[in-house]
Amino acid sequence: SAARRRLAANARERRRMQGLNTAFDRLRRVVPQWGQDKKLSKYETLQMALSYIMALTRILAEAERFGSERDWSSLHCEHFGRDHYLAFAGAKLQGDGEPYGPRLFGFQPEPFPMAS
DNA sequence: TAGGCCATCTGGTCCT
DNA sequence: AGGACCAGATGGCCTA
Repeated sequence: SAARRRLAANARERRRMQGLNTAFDRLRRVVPQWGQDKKLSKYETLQMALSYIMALTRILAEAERFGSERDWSSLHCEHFGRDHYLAFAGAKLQGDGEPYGPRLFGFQPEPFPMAS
């Protein structure tokens, strides 16, 4: 019947969205979360993934420029220091033993326009 | 209580 | 035809 097909379609859609959400969870686990007590929203997860990828891409580009260099830590200290990157808007800057913190992979919730 | 985030239902569109 | 994908509507839950 029609009602039966509707229910089946609802169940498929539910499963589809659940698959999407497990994908979001897997993404949350590999995206930086420093100083975030609660889990990132879907939108925040995507934005953080974007800035994370950008930052890593940037690091790769730097590494390529210094391709023949041997001492990685000197590169790290020289070029990825805290003040070379945008300040992290919302995060509390606790404990500063962390060289790669929010300042490096900063996601800024505000400046991104939702629509264009 | 308003706003943010979310899950679900639903009908439309496109693909197989 | 039937499934996948999508966006709009709706209601629940939580927090400032």
